Amino acid sequence: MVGINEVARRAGVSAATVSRALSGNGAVSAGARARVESAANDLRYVVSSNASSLASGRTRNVGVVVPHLNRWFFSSVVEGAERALLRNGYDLTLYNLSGGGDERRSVFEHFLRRRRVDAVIAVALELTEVEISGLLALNKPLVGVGGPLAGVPSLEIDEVAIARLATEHLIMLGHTTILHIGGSSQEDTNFHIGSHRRTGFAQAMTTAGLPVPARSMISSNFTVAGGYAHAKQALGHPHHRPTAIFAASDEMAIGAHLAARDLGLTVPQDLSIIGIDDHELAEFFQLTTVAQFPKGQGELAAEILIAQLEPSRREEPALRVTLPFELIVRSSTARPRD
Amino acid sequence: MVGINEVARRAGVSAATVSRALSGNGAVSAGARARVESAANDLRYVVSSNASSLASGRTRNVGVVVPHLNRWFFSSVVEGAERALLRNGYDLTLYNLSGGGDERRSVFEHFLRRRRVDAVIAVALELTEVEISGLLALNKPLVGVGGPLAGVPSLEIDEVAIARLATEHLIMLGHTTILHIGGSSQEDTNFHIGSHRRTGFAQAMTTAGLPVPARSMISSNFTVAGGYAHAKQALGHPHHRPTAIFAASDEMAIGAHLAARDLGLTVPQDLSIIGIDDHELAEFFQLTTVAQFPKGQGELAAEILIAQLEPSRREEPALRVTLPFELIVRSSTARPRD
DNA sequence: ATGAAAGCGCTAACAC
DNA sequence: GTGTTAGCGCTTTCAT
Repeated sequence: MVGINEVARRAGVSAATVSRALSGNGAVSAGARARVESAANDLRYVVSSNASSLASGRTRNVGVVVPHLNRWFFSSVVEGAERALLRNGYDLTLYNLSGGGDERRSVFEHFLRRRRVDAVIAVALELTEVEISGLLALNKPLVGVGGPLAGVPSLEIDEVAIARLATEHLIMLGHTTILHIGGSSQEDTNFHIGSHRRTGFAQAMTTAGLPVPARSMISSNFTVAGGYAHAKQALGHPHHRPTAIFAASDEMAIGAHLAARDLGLTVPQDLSIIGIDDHELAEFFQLTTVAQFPKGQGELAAEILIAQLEPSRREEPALRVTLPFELIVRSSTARPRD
Repeated sequence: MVGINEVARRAGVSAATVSRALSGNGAVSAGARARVESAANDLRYVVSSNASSLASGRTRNVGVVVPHLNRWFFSSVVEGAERALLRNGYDLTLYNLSGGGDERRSVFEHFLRRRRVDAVIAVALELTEVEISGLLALNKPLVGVGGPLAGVPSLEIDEVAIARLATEHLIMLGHTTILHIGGSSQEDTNFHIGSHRRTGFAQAMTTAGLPVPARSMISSNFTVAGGYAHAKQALGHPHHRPTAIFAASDEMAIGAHLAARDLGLTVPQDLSIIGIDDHELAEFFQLTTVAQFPKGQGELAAEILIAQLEPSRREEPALRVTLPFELIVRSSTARPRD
């Protein structure tokens, strides 16, 4: 297990110079630097992160906390964060809360407090005051993805605007009877995404002078099965059949798509469908959707933290960053029949 | 930032005793233990992982290397590993190689060598001799998931048997013209899963005395779109239309299902379909499949490593562990029409 | 059962 | 620009 002293000996310099040469902190002559680098290379020396962390107070490791891992959105955010971190020499330590129980408590009270990470990215998690202040007290920068965290830099998407945009697309095409399949209010813990999108839908409808009866907004659970069940229910009803469905996620939109087919309806001739996400399956189903870019969100979160952590940068991050979204028109939407 | 000395002072003992009481290593009187515990609790003291790692040589952190993250199989393995690790007080540091380029090299030569992890789980990665020996030289236990790694404990599934089982299910129902949509040989880097499954298919057919013409085995890419395209191609051909399709993954099976529908064929009346995985969407599509249990695979891998790392256990792991799989019969398979 | 003391492998003043 | 020195916060002998 080759250490810094062996490198120093081989390069004919002191350990301090090796440290300076390899870390880039402090001035080193070109000659010394070259000798250190080749010595380190020969010996396949890699700095011990523990020793370095202990001495410097920096771990070069970022904790990422997610509520789920095997959902497209979350794994994409993690993937983006991982890419950006790796590129900058940082490790990513993952905390997945999907197990429930006191996992969450132990993560925030134990795991994140043992100084293994320099900073924390919280994805779609509404942190409590205690959780936030606990982290900040340890001097750990924190950034939230997917909603505002009190007093913490957060990447947010304008959920209301996203839903308005989707709805306006349908209205522009001429639809007047539109069904919104959204998230449930019970599951609405995480930043009220469900209700925000419902609000956006209602806003767009009202602005266009269209009625928004209660039956035009139903609650589901963001899954294909949920979208299928609710769409079938609504499309099978003998009255008020919608000519378009706006689902709050692509997975629900796909479910609705399948339900329509099973009823013998053709998309988009008999029914237009729009979703949100630009899920990996959206293209296959030729789904019109409003893309959000989770991989980019993860990357951005990581970069904001890195900018804060690097001594050369030390940038104070903006408290709210607004994330981009974009309407992607494919073949699941069209003018209504008549 | 409360340290061990403050806890020691408050409990009226030495730092050494605090360390012993909290770690469980070494004898401590019941009284001292109680006082230490309450002091630590009051002060919300959590051991600094870096200092502890540096002094003890153990990090309580495991590296997990995956080739992708946003695919159902891999995120499930990671989720399982994470759960088992967290439960045992370990952190999980994630390395996702999906970026390509020299990511892989830097992970193996730099990131995994900086003593941040005690052990490594490699998921569906065929490691090179150099990568393996590099890790083992650092005294880092290694376990492979998803295929054999030379000289390393590995969790393997009998891919040939899995494919045979799926095929036999179709044969048992009376199918004789079966199409196998498998993985491509080009993408076959990772343990030849594609070819193993093709072999199992051919074995079962031959054993049953059925012909295996070249056209009955086609190569795709494990995606819904791939399954759709190939199934449509085969089902649309005027001759040799299969009465059943065995897809090497549920995602391809779902693609095949959609292709059949689009052609006006009814599943399972006109076409039986079986997949492999028990993907989260399998139930929705009522897909008959052979389940493998990726979450369990991740948990098992983590537990094998932990058994090796805990000084109280120090178990020498078996070199090959065979993973379970199970036929799950739903409604996408039935006897052929006549 | 407990404390004192010596490191673990590095970094960061501080001197020169 | 470089070396010397003093820690970083723990764990682990070694005494007692």
